[in-house]
Amino acid sequence: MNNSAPTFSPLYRQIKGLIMQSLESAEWGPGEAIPSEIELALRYKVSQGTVRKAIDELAAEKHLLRRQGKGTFVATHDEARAQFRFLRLMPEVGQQEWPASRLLDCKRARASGEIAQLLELKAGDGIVIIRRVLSFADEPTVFEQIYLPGTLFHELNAEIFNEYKGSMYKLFETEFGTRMIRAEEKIRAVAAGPAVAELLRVSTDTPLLCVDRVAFSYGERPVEYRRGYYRTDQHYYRNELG
Amino acid sequence: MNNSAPTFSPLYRQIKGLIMQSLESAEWGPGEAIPSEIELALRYKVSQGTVRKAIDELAAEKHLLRRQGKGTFVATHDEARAQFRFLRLMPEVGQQEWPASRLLDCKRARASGEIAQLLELKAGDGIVIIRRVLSFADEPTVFEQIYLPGTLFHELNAEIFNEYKGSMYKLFETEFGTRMIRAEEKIRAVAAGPAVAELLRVSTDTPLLCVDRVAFSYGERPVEYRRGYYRTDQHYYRNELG
DNA sequence: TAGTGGTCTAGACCACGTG
DNA sequence: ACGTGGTCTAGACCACTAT
Repeated sequence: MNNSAPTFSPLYRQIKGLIMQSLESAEWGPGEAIPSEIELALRYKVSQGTVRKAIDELAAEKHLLRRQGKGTFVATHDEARAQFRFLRLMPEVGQQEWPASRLLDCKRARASGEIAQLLELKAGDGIVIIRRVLSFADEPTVFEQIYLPGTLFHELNAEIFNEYKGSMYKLFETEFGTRMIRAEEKIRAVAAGPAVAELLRVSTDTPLLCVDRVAFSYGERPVEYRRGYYRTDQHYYRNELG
Repeated sequence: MNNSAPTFSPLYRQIKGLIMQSLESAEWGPGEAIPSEIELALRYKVSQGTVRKAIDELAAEKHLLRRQGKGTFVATHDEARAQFRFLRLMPEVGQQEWPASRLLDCKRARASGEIAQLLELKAGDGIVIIRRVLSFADEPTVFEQIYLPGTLFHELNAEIFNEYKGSMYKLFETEFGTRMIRAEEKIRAVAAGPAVAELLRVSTDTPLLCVDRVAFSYGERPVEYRRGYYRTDQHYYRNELG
């Protein structure tokens, strides 16, 4: 069953690829159960153990979620476990909580060279820019500027945004069919500057974290760039070095 | 083979625990090969598949390193892959490189309440404090203050430190029998202040990353606390959100 | 009771590294 | 040629969830 290609690809990886294809083509939607291991084994004409190993890897990569006795489900951005996967700010005291979001604006624009490169677009392509402030306990803590490819998010506007209950990535997944898989962040320390200082109610020379994020969907496609400024007087950015 | 405890523990996890014990007791030292899967299966009187699953998890947690055709080896801090596991500073331009370390001092002291709590010691217990500056291309970039429990690192001194070639965690692993498994970091933005500013050759109000790290050895024992100040004019802190 | 994922086994064979 | 880890299979049984 080796395809005799220059790089050997075991059977379970090929099965994994087939399942991934079904995920990308939304054959099973977020939150839905996929067929049982036995069904998949019959479909692909391999043993259950081979399907199992494929699913194991997909579950480890958080594409799927296994629940003993119930089935295997397509991962979602509204599971309790996924809630803080992309928000690493922790309060100095007390429990982690979800911030309140205040939308500043949501407008269409054209990609600059820099943005185009990050999102793998052409300079001048249509994009959507969102600006917002996140607050914890009425204290403005994060200012974010978010850049999205226009082709995917053309219909996004302030109303949709304000009416939606839940996290932004849940909105993207539910309403725009774009699921964020992973992200890379670059973190720097900067002085607030006048504009950000006013939004976060701090002095202009207050040190802030500047967090640049590129988020990727299926197939390593970059589908979001955002720059966030984080106050770290009452919070810190938590990280785990494995 | 179920121990009928309130929580069910599968056989392969028990085997995993036994292998972990052998790692902690240094039955096989860092870099050495552990017995083959077949040997371990005979020793523990289980099938090779069960040993395999135990080793799979230990390899995923980076305790072990599998090499097809050669064997399974105890992980080390001098593998190429481990080099930058605990150093997340990336240059804005060019390749990632290992910094030059300049030791400021290495002295014995007594733990304050705060340090004692972080290292799970009693206030007043003996500790070792290291202060150093890391430079990239002759540019001082990081100032670090490192706190270690005296019981483990009593013999550490400036000479050992200066003579040693290789990373600090490699030194700890090789000379002091303490292997760092994982770490938690808290990142904040702060102004440099006069002391740090002088060491890093920046102005006193320069925003810096302040990185607090607690590193853990086997059994979730905290064995290092360090506070680092990072310049981010030529570098950034990279992070991956999985 | 039935269906799902989870564990364990035994055996065959493949890919890789070293003699 | 041999020993290592890596893959694949088939079957039995266990644990969890729902009906």
